[in-house]
Amino acid sequence: MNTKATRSSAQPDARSRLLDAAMRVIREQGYSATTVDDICGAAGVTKGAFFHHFKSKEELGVEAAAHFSRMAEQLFGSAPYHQHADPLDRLLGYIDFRAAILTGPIAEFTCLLGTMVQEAYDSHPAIRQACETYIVRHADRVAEDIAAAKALYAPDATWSAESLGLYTQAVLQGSFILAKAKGGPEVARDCVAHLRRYVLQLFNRPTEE
Amino acid sequence: MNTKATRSSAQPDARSRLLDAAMRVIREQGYSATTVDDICGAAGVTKGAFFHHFKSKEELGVEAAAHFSRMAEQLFGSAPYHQHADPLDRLLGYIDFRAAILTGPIAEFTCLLGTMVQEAYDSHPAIRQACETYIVRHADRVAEDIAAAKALYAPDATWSAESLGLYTQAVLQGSFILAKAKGGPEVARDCVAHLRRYVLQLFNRPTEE
DNA sequence: ACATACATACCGACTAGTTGGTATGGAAAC
DNA sequence: GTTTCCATACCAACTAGTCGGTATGTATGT
Repeated sequence: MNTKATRSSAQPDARSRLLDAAMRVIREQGYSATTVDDICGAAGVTKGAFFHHFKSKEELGVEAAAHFSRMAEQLFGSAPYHQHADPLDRLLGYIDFRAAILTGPIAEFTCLLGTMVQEAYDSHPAIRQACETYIVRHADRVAEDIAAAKALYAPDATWSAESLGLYTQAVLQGSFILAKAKGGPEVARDCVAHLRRYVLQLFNRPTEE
Repeated sequence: MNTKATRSSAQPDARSRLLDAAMRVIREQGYSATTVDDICGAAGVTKGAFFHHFKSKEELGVEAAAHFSRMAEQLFGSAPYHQHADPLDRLLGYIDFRAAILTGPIAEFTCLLGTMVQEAYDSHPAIRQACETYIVRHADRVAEDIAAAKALYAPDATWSAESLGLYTQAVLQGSFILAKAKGGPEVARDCVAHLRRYVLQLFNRPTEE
């Protein structure tokens, strides 16, 4: 539809433009409500290009999930909280980082995987599968620091690191839904603050400051 | 499409059949992916009946949110946990009840409001509004017990009852997403167990049993 | 007689996917 | 070194079917 600065200067190739556009548009509109033409329009390419790179809309959904996951891995992989020597500090740093990025338009901080799996879990098995893989992968990364912190500060606790890692993701996903319902990120920040307090309590660390 | 036991014996009127059907089908497929014909088929009525009762698909979405909310109010209003004299027992009873109903097909325990608002928050303001209203209403109901328990057991805590009420809903909504991603309710039950532990800690009650 | 509660038949707009083609570039043939 | 060949990347136009919504009818109760 809209061709923006078409082809002018050094744009990445159509495939990555389509994946970027899909990420943006699907987070705004949802998977089903997003048409292939919407994505093509946002990417500034034609439908022919779309079906040259993806054999179906569903395949694009799967690839967009992978694309989103790569983006997230870069974002969190290069975040400053990894520098902490103490694993509990890293975990708290992760949570604070998640809170800190809850700003701007809703579609820019919400999770493509949560958005897609909610709509597609029953009708598009391949998308459900991809979303599960990447959500669990991220939760497991968080769970590594949790496991190390647990060994140090709460070795006898009955909960597992894996389950707490998944819980952090549940809180975040739920926070996004409340933010969407309320039209802003404030409620999500409040929820992450509760999550932080829970983690502090689990590791027997008195509430700080 | 499919007319099942059409009109045969003492069925409720078309309007409630449509609302029931909408609730079921939208929770399975999402709002956008659900067509008016899908709902008519599931309700066993024709499109004429649909547009006799609802002026648009969006209006049906709004009414389905209200319908779901009424159903939930009845379910939780008649649940046994209200019998506890102690407000903290009522709160823990609510959480246990939420865990107990996490069984069977995913679409039967997930929340229509969370499902719809995720897709419609940006494109259908009326639906977003309705979902916000009913989610907040339910959270406020939970927050009543929280406020009473707080006055008794944690009067100086820095968190507000309202914010903890919303947090319970965030955890639930997030649990539903993880359940959808993993294809079963187990992970959601684990998340609710974390929520329960958090509440116990907030009210300085030693972990029971 | 009139309103309510449906049903049937249909329309225009849209949607995923297809078709047939062009532009470009690199490797191999001569 | 230039022509031939072929693959990749992309485009514009089209199709077959689907979608939300409408127009028009009829049966029933009051």
